[in-house]
Amino acid sequence: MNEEEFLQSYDPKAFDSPIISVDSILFTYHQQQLKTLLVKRANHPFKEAWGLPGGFVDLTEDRTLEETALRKLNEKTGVTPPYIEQLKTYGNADRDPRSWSITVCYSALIAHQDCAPHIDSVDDVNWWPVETLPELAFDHQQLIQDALQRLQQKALYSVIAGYALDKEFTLPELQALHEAILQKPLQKRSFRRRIEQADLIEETGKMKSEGHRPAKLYRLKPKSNAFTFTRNLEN
Amino acid sequence: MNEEEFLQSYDPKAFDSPIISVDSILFTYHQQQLKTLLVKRANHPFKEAWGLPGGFVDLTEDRTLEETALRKLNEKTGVTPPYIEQLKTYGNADRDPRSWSITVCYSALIAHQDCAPHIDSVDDVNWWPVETLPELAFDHQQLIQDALQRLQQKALYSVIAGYALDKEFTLPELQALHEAILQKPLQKRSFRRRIEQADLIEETGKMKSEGHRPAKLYRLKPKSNAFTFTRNLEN
DNA sequence: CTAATAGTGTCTATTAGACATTATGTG
DNA sequence: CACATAATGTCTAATAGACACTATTAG
Repeated sequence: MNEEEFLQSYDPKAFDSPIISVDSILFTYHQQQLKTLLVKRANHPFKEAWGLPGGFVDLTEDRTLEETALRKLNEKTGVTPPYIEQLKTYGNADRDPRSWSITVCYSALIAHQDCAPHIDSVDDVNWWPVETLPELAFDHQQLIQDALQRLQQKALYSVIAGYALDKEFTLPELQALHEAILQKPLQKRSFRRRIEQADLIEETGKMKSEGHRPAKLYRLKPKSNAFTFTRNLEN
Repeated sequence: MNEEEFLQSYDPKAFDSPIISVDSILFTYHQQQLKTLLVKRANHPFKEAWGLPGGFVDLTEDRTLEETALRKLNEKTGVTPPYIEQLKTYGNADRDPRSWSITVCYSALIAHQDCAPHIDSVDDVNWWPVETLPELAFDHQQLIQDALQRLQQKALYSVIAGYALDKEFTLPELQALHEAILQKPLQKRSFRRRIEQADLIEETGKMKSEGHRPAKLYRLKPKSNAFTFTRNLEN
């Protein structure tokens, strides 16, 4: 049998296979809190419980796993997040009552206001502070913890968290977000010095005033999602 | 319908699903070279081509994805590597001629001599220097490049590469391995200072002599695979 | 002795931490 | 003016880079 004949006769359902889904942890920052998007499940298993936005690969619709993740996030928020990265894949015999199950998990960031129109219009999708989550379906509690831990690491050597803010943001806002992620205060001087030296943001020329001295508004430069510092913040 | 009834009636083959496999990049260090394990494919597709060791999840045999990876590595090497971590999951419509395909990819390290008895006895499994790989099946060339890049990053802030050496190794050997991974020389003083300060290795009391001044033999301490420096080596 | 490799001393350069100081807005 | 927040100055501490130097083996 040559390869062509093999492919002709190949039956994808000949062997038992795990069920496979794609889930995302979508983070945002709102009201001084780091929040994550949860969806109330409409179907079994764990019907009516809250869980992560996700679903199955659509073999005709999706060209890649990331497209599956983004399609599902778009269904729930009405928009596509500006930052997404693969987190980890979870697969074992016990995590799903239906069968041996695999979920490819993504972590994403978006500005709260970009989602507001869509999310405010439905009641099965909501932002939850990461510090006070409800009971969750499957092992989703664990996935969120892992995503948070990874985000905490990245907050020590990158500025990707900025994608959870509006396009134009101030440095005090960016620092407050990093502090919310890390759950500890940062040194203002250290935080700003390295961002400035690495040339990761640019001034918009505008200011944001909230009753006291106004702060400069910045935007992320195009490739700042790819930049990493070679030394972590530690305190 | 309640959840119990739902699970009773659930048919895992009702929907079309990607085919799913688990592949591993296994690295070792031998003859001053970083090498990776390749297997000559016995079956279609890409029959007779070299590819990564891997295969399908055995729903009854494997409890987790990592067990699948380790089972396949054991089949090819006769042993279980002391270090394995999940690298990334690759999934898209084009990577496999059979169908939409997903592979969960692991990266592992092992000492060359631990595999020698088994690998020397077969001719469809072999170590290849990462700098001179043959034509590979699927997108395996890409997976190896990604694994190498991750290993290079880790070589800058951890000592996990030590798992690619014999249990007892010298510091010059460990540094030479890091240099082979990074493809550039490192400062001896910087390299040794941080390992010593972080308390990651311990002396065995033995020495290794090769014609000149003998070097102390060390072994990795138990939790040194979990340790990361907060600052990278840069030169 | 020399050659070769292992291991240490020590100075410089860089960058984060700490925290004081100045700047700019509101009422 | 006082007060709050934004932004900067500046000193210290920690650690990597550079490279000279000493130590220990084989001939």
